[in-house]
Amino acid sequence: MSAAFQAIEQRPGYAPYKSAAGFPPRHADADVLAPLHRHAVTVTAERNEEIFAEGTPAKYCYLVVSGCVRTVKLMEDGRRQIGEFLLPGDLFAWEALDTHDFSAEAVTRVTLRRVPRALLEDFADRDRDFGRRLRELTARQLRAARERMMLLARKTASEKIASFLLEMERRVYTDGRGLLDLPMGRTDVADHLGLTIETVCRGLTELRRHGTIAVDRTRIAIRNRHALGSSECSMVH
Amino acid sequence: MSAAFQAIEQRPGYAPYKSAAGFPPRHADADVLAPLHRHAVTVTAERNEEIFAEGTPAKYCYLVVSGCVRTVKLMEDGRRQIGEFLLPGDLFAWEALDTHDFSAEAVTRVTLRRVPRALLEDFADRDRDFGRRLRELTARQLRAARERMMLLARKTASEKIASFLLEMERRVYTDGRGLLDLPMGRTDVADHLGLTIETVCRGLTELRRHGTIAVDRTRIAIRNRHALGSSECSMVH
DNA sequence: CGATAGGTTGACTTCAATCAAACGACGTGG
DNA sequence: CCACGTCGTTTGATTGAAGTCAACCTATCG
Repeated sequence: MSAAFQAIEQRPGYAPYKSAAGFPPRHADADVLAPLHRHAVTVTAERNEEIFAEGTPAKYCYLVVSGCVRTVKLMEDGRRQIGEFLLPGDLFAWEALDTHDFSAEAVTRVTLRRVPRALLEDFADRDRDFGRRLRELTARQLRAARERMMLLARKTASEKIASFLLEMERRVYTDGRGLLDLPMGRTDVADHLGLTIETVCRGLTELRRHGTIAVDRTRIAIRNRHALGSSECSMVH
Repeated sequence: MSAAFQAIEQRPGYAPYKSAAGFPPRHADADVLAPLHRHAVTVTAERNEEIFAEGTPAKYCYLVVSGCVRTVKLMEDGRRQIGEFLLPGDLFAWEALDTHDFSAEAVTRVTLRRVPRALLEDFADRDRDFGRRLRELTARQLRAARERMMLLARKTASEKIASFLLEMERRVYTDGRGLLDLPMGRTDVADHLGLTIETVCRGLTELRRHGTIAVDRTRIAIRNRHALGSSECSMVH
């Protein structure tokens, strides 16, 4: 089974969770921050290190340069919800309220560009084009949030997993032929999809048995995109 | 049981789902639109009438004047998800993308103020203060969306219902003493919380048996706010 | 090596969904 | 004014999908 994956690391372009072209990453969100680059500071965080905590004053916002970040909300009894995974090119924590309503943690070792939020506000005030891009970014975030609500509220475990794999295939750097390397562990996936780790495992196993995907630890090969996608898409145009 | 509710309609200030002071409603979102009032057109929709459909071009955005609106997303097999309920003072469909990613329907007969979205964009470009308020509105929307994801993914049926009642008590016009009149039916509540109608009923019944609330069709009296709120709040400050 | 952390599988339980029936409020027409 | 049908809600019986508990497996690393 793992034969399919053996060659991955040797390929010329292979650089997991890293921007193909170094910095800045070529991605939608990245250019939003472009005018602010001179004021950005590069920071790093180790695997599982907290970047900021829920409820603390929101001084900065961040652009992911390399690695993967998770946004986390907790309930007092320990129930955990991962709002989203942030990948190279993604901007986060730029929302204009005083405190963070979630914490951010490094899934892998990450490099970030950090910008004071106040500066973002200033730019949005002054630069018409910047403000417009920021609003568009917002709109996409809201749209994604609504899509996720549908997923969390109405999709079955298998459908959630299928949707997740397709999303990751779209967002993670891949060879373009359905071979992807997940930066996060099963527990994180579970907490992102509103499932338990066991259910995620079983879901992956079932997809593997049906020949829809191949699994080797963090690496997933999508064999039958149609089977994954059939439970996808909530639009009725 | 319904003795507690009998007097409601006779009270001087009672006007369900209507702004207390007529138009414009006094509410956070309302003043965002204030500069646009002269360009707004008043429109109405009957109970269950569609205001706009998912996937159609997004020409206008709306401010609720009276009544209640639901935002709906559908899957091909009929699974339904209500994103949010919009009440007097709430602004919706203002996101800056070309098509609607959800449909909007009147829960009750509604009155709306309709504004061309392009105008909103123009204003945001020109008026610094307006842009800022728009961004703040965004931030609150995103925050609410994240809170809802936690609810959908991690709360039990009873907790979902409790959270919902508290949210509605906060948002719907009430006498301030825990007496509220829900504009939407049980089916809508279920589709908002990712449950079935039966589970919503059972949840309400259980809360009633525990003396936490009193129920009479659409009217709910909150008897023990602490019992409702104990499963509330996801923050660990 | 042995220890550890993360992942997988199995047995069993539980919470919410499903299927089914009855109830109550409301509006219409006899 | 009352019988009747409809719609929304409530309750009960049963099923089923995902959670829980527990054991085992497999990399990785000191």
